[in-house]
Amino acid sequence: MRIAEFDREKVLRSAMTSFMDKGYGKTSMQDLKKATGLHPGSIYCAFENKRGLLLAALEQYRLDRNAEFVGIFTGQRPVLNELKAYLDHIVLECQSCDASRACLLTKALNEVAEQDAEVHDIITLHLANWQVAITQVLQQAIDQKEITSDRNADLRAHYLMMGIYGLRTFAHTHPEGNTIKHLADQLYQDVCR
Amino acid sequence: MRIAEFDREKVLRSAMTSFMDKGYGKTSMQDLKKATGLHPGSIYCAFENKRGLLLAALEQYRLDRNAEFVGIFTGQRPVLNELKAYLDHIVLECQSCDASRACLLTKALNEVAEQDAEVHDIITLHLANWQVAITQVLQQAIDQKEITSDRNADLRAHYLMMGIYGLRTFAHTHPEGNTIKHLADQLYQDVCR
DNA sequence: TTCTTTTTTGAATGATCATTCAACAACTAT
DNA sequence: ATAGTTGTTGAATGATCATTCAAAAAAGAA
Repeated sequence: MRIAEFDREKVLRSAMTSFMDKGYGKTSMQDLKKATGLHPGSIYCAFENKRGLLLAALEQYRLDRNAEFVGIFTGQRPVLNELKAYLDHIVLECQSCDASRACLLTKALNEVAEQDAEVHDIITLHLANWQVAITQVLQQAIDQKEITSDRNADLRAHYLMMGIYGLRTFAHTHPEGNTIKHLADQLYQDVCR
Repeated sequence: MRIAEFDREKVLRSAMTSFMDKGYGKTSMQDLKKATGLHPGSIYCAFENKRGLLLAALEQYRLDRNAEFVGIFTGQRPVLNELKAYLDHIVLECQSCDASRACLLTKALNEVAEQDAEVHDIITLHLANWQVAITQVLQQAIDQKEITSDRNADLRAHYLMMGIYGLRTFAHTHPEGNTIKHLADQLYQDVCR
């Protein structure tokens, strides 16, 4: 027996940012070697494939996003306040200098999911789980009478997700100013109306 | 002298769909040969590069989209009716079997614009022109009192574009049912509110 | 027709890439 | 301590890719 020397999470986060920066296809094994510090053979030993590394990175991304989510929706404040904070957080992310590396899921969904059914299913599942979580948040807001029940939580959740997707794409071409912030505020109002 | 034999528009539209199906990076010259019927040498003679072919395809895409736009916004109906028809058209596009090939601009924006400043500028310019056109449409609606003036045309246009971007991404994971249609209707209401 | 110019053809080129592999090193268990 | 197992190393491999090029073909000009 022998224990692997590298820090799995660090390696996966390095791979994540590489994939987000250059895209999966244009990230070469040499790039990954530089980014992760792992030699090609080690990568193949640990993850079987470049594709295997992508799958592992996607899983790590999911874990990180989940942690972020539960870190914001703690239930210690009115749900709508938390939702607002969540959107503000996304706005900051969009406005950061590396807005392009916004979301590994949508990036991979655009680039590789169409050629790779398994990747497509994995990403779709992640996004579906995200949707369930957001729906629960909105249902909570309805239950606590923070918003009306004349539009159900599912519809609102769909709309919110659509808006967030759109915000990210919009940020690609409008990194400057506070347009993104305005749009997010408007989106918040329309979701909670 | 000698005239080129191929139909430029047909070639560019073939290249367009190839790029949209597989992405720019994964579309090989062999794929392009199959799709366009042009031998590698001819492509290099006519477009200098694979990249040159992409630039030409982007320009053709712009022309086609412009034609589509003026075909819908004819000014012969109330502006809002035309806007509704425009959104319905986008919904159909999202729901078509090849939803993945929704928009060459956003696809290229995700894949190549970050590595290629010129491509980024071209796409940003196209999208900015689209935004101007949509703003004019909404300003017209305001002028004709079809919608109120308490939110200006720019804000509404930004919001509409964000929504359309989001719809397209959303369609990647929810091709089934009429969720897209519902979202588009809601978006229409929120833009025109 | 003949010359000139431009396109077309398709094989050749050189670079890049993911992947493999055999030698080596480190750790566990006995 | 030694055997057995597994991670590490980095060069080698073979495939794929964009690009080039020289020869052939086509079309207009003279």
